Amino acid sequence: MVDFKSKKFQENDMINVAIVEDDHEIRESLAILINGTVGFSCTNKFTDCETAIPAILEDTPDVVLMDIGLPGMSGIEGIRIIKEKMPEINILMLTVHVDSKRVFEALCAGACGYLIKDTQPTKLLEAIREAHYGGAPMSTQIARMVVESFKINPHTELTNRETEVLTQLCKGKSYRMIAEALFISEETVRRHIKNIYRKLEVSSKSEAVAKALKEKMVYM
Amino acid sequence: MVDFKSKKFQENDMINVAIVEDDHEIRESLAILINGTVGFSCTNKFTDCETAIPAILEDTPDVVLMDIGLPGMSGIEGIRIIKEKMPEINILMLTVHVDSKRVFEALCAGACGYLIKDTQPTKLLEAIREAHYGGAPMSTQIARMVVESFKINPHTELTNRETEVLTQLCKGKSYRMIAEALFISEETVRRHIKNIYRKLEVSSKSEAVAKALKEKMVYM
DNA sequence: GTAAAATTCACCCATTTGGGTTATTGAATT
DNA sequence: AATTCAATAACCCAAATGGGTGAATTTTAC
Repeated sequence: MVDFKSKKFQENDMINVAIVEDDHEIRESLAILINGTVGFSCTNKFTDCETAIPAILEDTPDVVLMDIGLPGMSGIEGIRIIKEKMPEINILMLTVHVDSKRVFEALCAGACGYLIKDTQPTKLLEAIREAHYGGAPMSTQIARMVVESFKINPHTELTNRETEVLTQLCKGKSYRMIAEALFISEETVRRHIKNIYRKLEVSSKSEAVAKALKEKMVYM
Repeated sequence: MVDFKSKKFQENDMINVAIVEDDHEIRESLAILINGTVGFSCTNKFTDCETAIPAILEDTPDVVLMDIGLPGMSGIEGIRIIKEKMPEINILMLTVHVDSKRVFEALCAGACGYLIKDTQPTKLLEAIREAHYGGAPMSTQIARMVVESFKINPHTELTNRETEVLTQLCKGKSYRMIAEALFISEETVRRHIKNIYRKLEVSSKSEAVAKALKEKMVYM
């Protein structure tokens, strides 16, 4: 929602955009598009994070368009540094390939959205506006990847009771506490945990918890 | 005679939508909107999950619009059951209030998107189409919540070294393995872990791992 | 109705872990 | 120069955990 009373809106009805992109053609095209549209202004453009970061911290643009594959420091590392100093800035990743690992790294680092570079100009401008006003613009396929990442995949090999015990483990419970919670003896808990370890191929509670949470085998 | 069950018919001409919604007015409005739009067909509508689930498993619509606050079984439980039997079906949550807990529960259960009920008709139809073709339609604020949920919040109280040790713990490592990985003695690892426990207010490895991963204190 | 699988419980033993205490060194801060 | 903090290391002891083995009972599957 647009907050017409916001400081930024009152001061200047421009969305100030910085670009970090090493490809000359893409960088200039983006700048022309942004500067050529009413309500948008490209305050600065950079070819690498090393020069971009100090300038961005100085200029405080509203939105940063950041490439991932940059010479020197990666765009993801750049996000980390910028967001640590300026948590409120909105950084949009812009990339050619959809690499699942990188998408999630970027989001963990603090990117507020993720776009594919062939996004249409209108859509791109809309995404920048959305990022500025508190949204999280994503390409369709990225959105699905992100949503899919929440889905629980129960480890089919585990029995119901084993899944219950694993859920308790993931709450940090001890053998004794699990026994009390499930109304069974501590020895039975031990037995279940032994079977869980064999099936998950782990050999300690923390390893089991790490695997269960990372692979979304239980509800948190 | 037109074979309404033919694959070609379903894929090319119509998106078949089922509605599960207890509010009479909303349900009928949705049905009218969908049936009144070329390319969309509301195959069935229900007031609760109990009657909806067997029918949906039988009819196999392309997209299900599901309310959360239903009498009897909740929409979230409904998603779980439907997705367990038919993982490929696309279920869109439709709700009035944005309750962060419910949003993530729905996504974990397997919803492919999440819309606010006051979404404009055009946007709603667009969302249904997007859901059908592999997207993950979300209202702006939901998208931001989802993206925010990935962001790492380092526990500022922890020192750098403690964070490194915690990261190792979250990989399921033992004291000895951590000592080897960080080139320090096992005793020093013990010391760091004691301090981590005090700061995180936990008292075991699995509890620390659970807390660290749930609160996104380390990179996975 | 029988076989297989799931769930339950028990004992032994070595290792790991958790809590307490003490202490040195180097870096950062005042 | 004094002080605080981070990082390092060690020792003691009790409790928790992990691995091995065996077995009864209930549920589920064929």
